[in-house]
Amino acid sequence: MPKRVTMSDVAREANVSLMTVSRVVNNKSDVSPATRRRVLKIVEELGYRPSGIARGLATRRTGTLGLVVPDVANPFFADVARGAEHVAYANGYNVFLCNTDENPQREEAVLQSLEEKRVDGLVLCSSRLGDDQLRALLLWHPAVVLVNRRLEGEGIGSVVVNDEAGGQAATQHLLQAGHQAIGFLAGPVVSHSGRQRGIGHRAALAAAGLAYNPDWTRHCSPVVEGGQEAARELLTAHPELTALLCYNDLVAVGALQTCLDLERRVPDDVAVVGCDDIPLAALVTPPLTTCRVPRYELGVQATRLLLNQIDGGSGKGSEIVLQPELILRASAP
Amino acid sequence: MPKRVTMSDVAREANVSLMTVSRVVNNKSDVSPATRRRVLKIVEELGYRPSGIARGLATRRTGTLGLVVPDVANPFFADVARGAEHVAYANGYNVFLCNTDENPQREEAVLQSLEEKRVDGLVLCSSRLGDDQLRALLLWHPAVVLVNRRLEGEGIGSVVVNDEAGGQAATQHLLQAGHQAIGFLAGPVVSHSGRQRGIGHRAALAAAGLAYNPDWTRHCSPVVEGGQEAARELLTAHPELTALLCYNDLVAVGALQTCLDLERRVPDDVAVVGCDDIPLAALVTPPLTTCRVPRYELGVQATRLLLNQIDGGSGKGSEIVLQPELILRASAP
DNA sequence: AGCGTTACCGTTAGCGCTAACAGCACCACA
DNA sequence: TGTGGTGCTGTTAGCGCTAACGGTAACGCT
Repeated sequence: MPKRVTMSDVAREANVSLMTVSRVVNNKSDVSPATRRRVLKIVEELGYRPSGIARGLATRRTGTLGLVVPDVANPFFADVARGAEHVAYANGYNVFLCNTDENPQREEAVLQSLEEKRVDGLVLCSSRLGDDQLRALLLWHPAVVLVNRRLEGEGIGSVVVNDEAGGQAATQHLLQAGHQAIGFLAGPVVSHSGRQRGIGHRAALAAAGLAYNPDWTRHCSPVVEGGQEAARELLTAHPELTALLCYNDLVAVGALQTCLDLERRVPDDVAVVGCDDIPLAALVTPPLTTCRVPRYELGVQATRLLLNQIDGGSGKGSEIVLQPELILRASAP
Repeated sequence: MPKRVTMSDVAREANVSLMTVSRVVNNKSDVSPATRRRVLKIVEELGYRPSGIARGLATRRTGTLGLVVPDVANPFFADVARGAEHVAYANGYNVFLCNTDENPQREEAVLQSLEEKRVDGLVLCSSRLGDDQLRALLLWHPAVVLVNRRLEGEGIGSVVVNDEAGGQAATQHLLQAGHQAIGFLAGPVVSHSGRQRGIGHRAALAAAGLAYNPDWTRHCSPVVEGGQEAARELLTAHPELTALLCYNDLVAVGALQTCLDLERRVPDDVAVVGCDDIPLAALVTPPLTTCRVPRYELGVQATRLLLNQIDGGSGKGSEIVLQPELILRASAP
């Protein structure tokens, strides 16, 4: 491989100073059109590419954002990522997309390594870390936006979905359909949105004058297998259940599979409601009734807020709340 | 936000030289245990984090890999990404995951920006670029591994799936089940794997003594909607078709939807075969017969090969071929 | 005593780029 | 004739870190 072309190579070849090349490359003023053309020609000829590393060291800005998600293979986060990337890219930023595999240790490591990379800002989705630990890890990040999570602190914004309303609406729908015994597959214990949905769920029960039965709640991993297991446990331990409210659509699909195994028809024997409305939700049989959350929009808004923070600093502690929407399909008509 | 702690802050506080701090931070030898402890203590107290930027400038290595995929929201690439990230992370590398949205311009931009970021290596999945253009863009990258694509060149490895065998096996299976009129939803025109599958498809037909009918092939976008449209066109234009071979599972799911709309039962009226065996494939109704490709493994192998290239340079032009496996389910028993 | 060896630590010179300032020519205006 | 712009270009001094080499002290060996 040939040796890298540097700025001074270009400068020498074009008979100008380093600074002039820098100005041309960065599209700044104070360069005569003729010189600019000449320099650009040499840049082209030599195949010069500026070093983001050196530039970053000099400017203290890297043009890079970090995006941390628990799992890219989860369609929910994949869409958030697409939204975030779209906005970042449109504003000249690159994105470090990092998986934490739902693992707090890994999340900590990722946050540190992102700091070493000196990202200009950070979008952190569904953090599984405790408040204090999180605050400590975020301390040195110049700008942070949390998704599906709140945290008091300097320069920390957040974009959340009103999951409480979602859980409530879904439960209400089931109640109106006559269900009295509703199981809740609650997702990871540490999930903020899971807790919120639980609150909404119980609020709806209370509003209907029904007591909340903790035995009907099972936590589970937020994937298909998690839903499958938890649904099996719940439905065999409590055959009286006629409906399942699920943490997300993946869990709901798992529940669907279990119902098939246990030969309990959906929705006739057991109604199932998911959450998120990932593409999969409409494709399974029966299609899932679910609480749609604007995933792509979540990524877009979070990144906008972040960029805003980075080069303005106005929206310091702002919080954006997006509303979910109940989508009725065959799994719980 | 407090001012950043630098190495010389630590050095001053610990009464040692910059170099000693550097040695401690990088776990190098030639430092007495006592000094090391003292420095580490100060590092902890001050909350010092080394600057990857400055380090990168000095060492010419960034500890960063680029991973370019057409679409993260496609479960296929999401799994490749997980595999790649796993290996990278285990070896102390971070990953820039970049989407191209199936858009060649965007791919070009991404490749350039990755070069400016001075990534140590690059895994490029399913590139939609022409050979010459691609070669030009990769010229300055120190190490590159292509996934689902081949290209002659210095220091360019590749990991591919034997898609020809996959297409052939799938077609054979349909032929054995008695199908004579098989439609082919071929995916994007520029897709390398799509072409290979087509070759396998035609080889199987030829082996069975059947002529290949080009009218029975439709290109389409590699997503559910693409499959839906193309299947509708194909099945209405050619009602004689009794089977559909699909570019990937998303397209196959689209085909399933269309069959539902057109009231053609699967598999009785039309058999459908997908490709990839993404999680979704087993969850739709009927579950998809499909050609499983080891997606996670693809990411793992590609990244291993890349790391190998980076710090060794042995496996320059190596090529790894992974075999697909036909999975029989209800959509084409 | 004179030599080499080992263990530890420091100094220097960059890596490739930009911020900030310092020119210098040339024109306009009073 | 001076005085103050304006338009363009160059110089200097870092950004925070490490590679490469240069020391120094202490010890052992002949």
